[in-house]
Amino acid sequence: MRWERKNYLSSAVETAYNLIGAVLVHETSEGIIKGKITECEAYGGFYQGKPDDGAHSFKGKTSRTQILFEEGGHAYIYLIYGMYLCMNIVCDIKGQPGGVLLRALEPVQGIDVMQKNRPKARGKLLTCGPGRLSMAMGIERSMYGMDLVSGNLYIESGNEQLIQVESSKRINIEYATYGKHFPWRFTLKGSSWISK
DNA sequence: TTCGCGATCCGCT
DNA sequence: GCGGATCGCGAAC
Repeated sequence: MRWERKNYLSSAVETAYNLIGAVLVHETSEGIIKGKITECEAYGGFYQGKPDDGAHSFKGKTSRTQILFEEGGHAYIYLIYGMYLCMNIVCDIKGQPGGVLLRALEPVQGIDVMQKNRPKARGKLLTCGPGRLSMAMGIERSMYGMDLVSGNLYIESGNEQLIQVESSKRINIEYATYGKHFPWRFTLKGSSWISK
């Protein structure tokens, strides 16, 4: 079942939790690529009264982050370290910025296409890590703002009911005074398809 | 207009 | 384990 708009309108934390075990789908000209989400991180909002100063939306709306302030169910894609793309799911209602960074996937379908997108990568290195999964899934900068409810990139339900989710601190946000302590990284218990 | 740096990855040691 | 690659964003000049 493909996710509808209402599935994306919860808070970033709730949506991130729900995304574990769900499947990211990209229908490309090379074929359909699917990966089960095994690791992601929530950004935006508050935790125990402290604002998330690790979120791109923290300093307000800018040309890059404007999509985070729109209704949930869009793609927030940005360039990191000058050469890699990070794929995020925009969530929450309009005016309430929230995003979920996808950090790792377990390949489900179209592994040959993923392999073609990442010729030198084997095993976990194919899809574990935000930059790696973006490359494997064929994510491009031009897909910024794409509507996941109607486009060829979307989320579909997996076996979320049968799994257990674990939480931990987010990766590489040491600069965030409050945010570095938030337990907003979610992982699929027992999975080996994790970036670290 | 300039400048510092990032929600990273990869190859070499 | 470490450092280089590489460039758009956003704040400051």
